[in-house]
Amino acid sequence: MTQSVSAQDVRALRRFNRYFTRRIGALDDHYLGQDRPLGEARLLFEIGDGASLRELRGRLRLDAGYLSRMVRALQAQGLVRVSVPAEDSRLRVAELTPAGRVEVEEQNRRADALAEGLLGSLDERRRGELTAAIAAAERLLRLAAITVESVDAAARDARDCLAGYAADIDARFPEGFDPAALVRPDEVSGDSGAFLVAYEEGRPVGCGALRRLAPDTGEIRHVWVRPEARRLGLARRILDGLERAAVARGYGVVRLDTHAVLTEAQAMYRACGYTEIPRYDHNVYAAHWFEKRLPRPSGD
Amino acid sequence: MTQSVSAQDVRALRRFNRYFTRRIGALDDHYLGQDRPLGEARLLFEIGDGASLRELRGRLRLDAGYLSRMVRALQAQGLVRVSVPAEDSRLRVAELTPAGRVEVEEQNRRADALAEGLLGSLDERRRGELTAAIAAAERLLRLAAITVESVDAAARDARDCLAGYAADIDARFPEGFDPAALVRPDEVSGDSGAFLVAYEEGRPVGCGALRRLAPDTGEIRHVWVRPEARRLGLARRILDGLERAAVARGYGVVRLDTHAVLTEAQAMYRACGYTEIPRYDHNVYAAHWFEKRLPRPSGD
DNA sequence: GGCTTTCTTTGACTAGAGTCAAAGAATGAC
DNA sequence: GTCATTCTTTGACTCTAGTCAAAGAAAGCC
Repeated sequence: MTQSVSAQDVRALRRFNRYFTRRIGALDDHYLGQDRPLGEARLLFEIGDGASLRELRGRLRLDAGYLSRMVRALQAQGLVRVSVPAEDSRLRVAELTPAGRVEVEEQNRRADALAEGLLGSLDERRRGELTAAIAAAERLLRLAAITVESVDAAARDARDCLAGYAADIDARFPEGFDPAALVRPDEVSGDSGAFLVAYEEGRPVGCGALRRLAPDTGEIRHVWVRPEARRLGLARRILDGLERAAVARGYGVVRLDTHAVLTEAQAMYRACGYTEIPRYDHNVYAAHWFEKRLPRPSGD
Repeated sequence: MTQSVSAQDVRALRRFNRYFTRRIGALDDHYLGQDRPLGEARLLFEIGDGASLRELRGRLRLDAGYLSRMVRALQAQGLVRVSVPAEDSRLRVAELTPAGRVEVEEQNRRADALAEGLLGSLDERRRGELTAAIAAAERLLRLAAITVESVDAAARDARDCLAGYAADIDARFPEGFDPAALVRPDEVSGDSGAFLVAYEEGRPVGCGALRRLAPDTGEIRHVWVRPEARRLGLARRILDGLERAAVARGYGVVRLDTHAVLTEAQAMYRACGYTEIPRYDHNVYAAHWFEKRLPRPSGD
């Protein structure tokens, strides 16, 4: 998977990493905390409009016990309110109290002032350049940090993704979408199929499936990316992973279909080397059919 | 000084800051430390090819006592050697021992592997985009973090800068440079002059002077940037600051001269609105003379 | 309905990070 | 030569951050 990376690129990233973490980031932390431990300040910020301890634990990568205690401390300070959600009473949901909200506002104000001070010393042109560079870097770093893994289609993350996919296209297709049209887990596993899930920070943010259509032909289905991870180029990476899986399973060609309304998807398939072909299935949702010839498996 | 900054730019920078510090930076720290406290790991890395405790204290913003103890701990582990420099026996200079060097090498290897892993999941084109975006962001952030301050020309930082300037051009001018040709502190202070020093992370990295030439005319001299802070656009900022100082002191026009070999400087002056004029002084080092009309002081 | 898994809480720790003040040794300034 | 300043060291702390294990309460799975 890892392609050979030039030492120059590595050096550039490390330099930036060092510079940013030590200088800018450290500054930010220092101001953010002010009269409160940094851990608590971050936690307050991350709670935002309410979050379960489970989510917070994942997002901040904290020990469960440690988090539990910090939440209790914030509760004691009157900044946070904890409740038990109706749907699962093992969970605890933390929310900001009005006082907590004030505190977070103040944090935000300080961090804004810091960023403003930094940006203010640049002229407008350079500021625009910086914003553009930062947006590009963030997009690419997020994409780079996302891993695409092969998982069992019956596993929870896979099911969550398929459910998200179904809900998403149900809303976008004028005729709606019947979840019965989804692949069955047994079709997309083993020697003839695959199910890939993309993870960002441990959370599933996209998926894609490969199943057998004919001895030499695989079919790609359900390539989907959660809204919060779109416009990063992730769909291409998933597609790429599925093609590699197809090659590894001995397919010489992959096919796929798309709905008429999914015009961006069609453009992407074309850009990725797919050519439109006649209808090959009876999928009632499909309006366009594509095919791509795959390279033979290489030795390495 | 601070120009009005759009909320959008502020938001973009803060988002990036958060993303980078929490995700990428935190990862790096985690790997860097491994079986050693993070503080010590950073310190080892920062010592590099030798540094005085004074420098280290500044660069890492550590308490003097804390640093002293950490150095002693590294010394006890055989990773660092401390010596007293001949020129100032209050100072202590820390250097890596061979064992320390091995340790830092190992740190580097790990951090490289981390960066490589991240970059490796991008294709070559995107990797190039990321490297370019990162380089631009670093350059602009460094520039933004540099402050240009008016200081007494007799103060230590100012003298250090002038000495650096003199040494630099002495090496670049074919005929050398006589430090007697530098401005006198009293010329560049008070109501008719100014001396600016640019600071990056507390270290002076550039300077520029303004003195009186005639009742309505100021002269800009010794605009200089240390080698490590070049190509950021800092000279322009210093020049800009000097022009503002000139306006504030009531000058309607500023002049300056440059040596024949300083072609980049000439290009910059032209780009900043200076026009070439006939010789106006007897500076033996000068080959080109420039002038710029200044706006009248505005009310704000 | 029993068994496994998930989520949180509590107890009991450890070590790293950082602060503050006092004091001693050299320098620099006048 | 005196006096203020700079730089480092030492002592004496505090507190944050983080780990590990055990256990109880719910929920999910056949």
